[in-house]
Amino acid sequence: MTRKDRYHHGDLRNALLQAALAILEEGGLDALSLRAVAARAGVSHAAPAHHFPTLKSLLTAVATDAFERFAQNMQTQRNHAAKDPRCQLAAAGDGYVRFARQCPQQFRLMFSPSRLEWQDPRFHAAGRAAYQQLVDVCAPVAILRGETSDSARGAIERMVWSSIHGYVQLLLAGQFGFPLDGNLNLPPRPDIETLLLGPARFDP
Amino acid sequence: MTRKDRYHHGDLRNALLQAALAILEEGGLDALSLRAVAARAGVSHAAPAHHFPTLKSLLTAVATDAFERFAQNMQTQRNHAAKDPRCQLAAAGDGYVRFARQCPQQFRLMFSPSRLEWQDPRFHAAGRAAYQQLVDVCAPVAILRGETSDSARGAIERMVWSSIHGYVQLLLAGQFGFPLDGNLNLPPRPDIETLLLGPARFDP
DNA sequence: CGACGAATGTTGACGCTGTCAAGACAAATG
DNA sequence: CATTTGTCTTGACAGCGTCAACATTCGTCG
Repeated sequence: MTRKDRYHHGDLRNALLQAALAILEEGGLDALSLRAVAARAGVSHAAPAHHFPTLKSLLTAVATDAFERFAQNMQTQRNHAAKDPRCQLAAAGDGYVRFARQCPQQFRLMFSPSRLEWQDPRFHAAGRAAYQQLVDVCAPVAILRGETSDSARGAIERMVWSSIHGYVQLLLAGQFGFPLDGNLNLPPRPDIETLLLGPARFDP
Repeated sequence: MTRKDRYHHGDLRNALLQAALAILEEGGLDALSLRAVAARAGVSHAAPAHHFPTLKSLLTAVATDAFERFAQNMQTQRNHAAKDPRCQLAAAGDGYVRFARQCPQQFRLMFSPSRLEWQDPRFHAAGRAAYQQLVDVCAPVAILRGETSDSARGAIERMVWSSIHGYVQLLLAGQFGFPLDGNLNLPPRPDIETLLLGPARFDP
C-alpha cells in the first residue's frame, strides 16, 4: 500500500494474508495458491517463502485469523443477548451460523484439516478459544438440567457443538439444497436450546 | 488382473476406481491424483480420460460408490437391531459413525463439495438414498413425540443428521483430539436418541 | 473373411502448481 | 563507510490436469 515503489515491501506478511482473504472470498479454496496470492500482493512468486515457508503455513495463518474473528463473532452475539442460559446458548449458536454464512469460504478453510497444519500452536489456541465460547454457554445449561458431572457437561458440549457444526457443514456442502448465496428457503438451524431446556417461557 | 498383457485392459474403469480407493486409504485425499491412479492401475497417465473426463468425475464416481456402501452400512446396522424407533435411530447413528471411522478418507471425500461434481445425478441419487435412511428412522421418532407436521419432521431429521454428522466431522477434523487410528479415549457420539425420546426403558 | 469405424491406450506437450537455490537489492549494525 | 542480515527476484525442477495426435485393438458390417 504505502511505499509501494520500494524493493522491500515493508509489511508483506499482512499484505499476503489480506490478499489470500480476498482471493478466498472471490474464487474459493481452490483458487487459493501461493503464486496467486503473491501476484495479488504485487510481489514475485517466491516472495512469500520468507514469511510462510509453505502453502499450508499461509493457509493456517489465514485460518487462525478467521478463528479469532469467529470467536469474536459469537462473543458479540452473546453480548447483545439476554444473560439467561437459554438466550446465551441461542446467541452463540446464531453467531456460529452467522459467521459460516457470511464467510463460508473462510469457515470451510477453518475446518479443512488436510490443508492446514492443525498442530500449529497459534491455530490450536485460536480453535480452543472458539470452543471455549461453547463451553461457557453450555455450563449454565448443564446446571439447569441438573447434570453436574464432567462427563455430562462434556456430553452436552459435544451435543451442542456437533448439532450446530453439523448443520453448518451440511448447509455449506449443499445438502439442504442450494442456493448458498440467497437467504431464501434455507431450513433453520437445529433448535438445540429447546431440546436441552424445553420450550421457551415468556414469563420467567 | 486377468489378461494383463493386452493392449486393452478390459475393465479399466473398475480398475481405476479400485486403484483410487487404495490410494485414498493409503495416502489420503491429497495423494489422489489422476496420474497416480493411472500408474497404480498400470496404464499411461492419459488413459483414464476415456472413462473419466476429469479428475472431479473420477472422484465423484468414487464418492458415489462410497455413499452406496455408506447407506448399506446403516441398513445393515439397522437390520441387526431391534425394531423399535429408539433402537433403529441408534443403529442408524452407529452405522453412520462406524463407516466414518472405518473409512475416514472416503467419508471426507463424500462431503468435499469442492472436489466433487455434486450435480452428478448418480452421486445425487446415492446421497439421497443415504439421507433416506435417516428419514426412515426419524419418522417413527416424530410420531412418538407427537409431532406430525412436515416441518416438525424436517426439524427432527435435521437435528439428528446435524448432530451425528457434526460429531463425525469434528472427530475427523481432530477437534476432539487425535489419535484417529486408535480407538482410545474418543468421546462417544451425541446421544440424540435419549434427547429426543427420553431415557431408555428396560421394560416397555 | 476382410475391411473399416469406434473404442481404448500411448506419447508428447502446455500451462499451472509448490518448492528450492542462487543472486540482487535494501536496511541495519558496527 | 563496510559488512552483515533480512527481504525480494529470477530461474529451475518435478508433479499436476488436460488436450491433441497417434497406435492398437475390438466389434460389426459388407
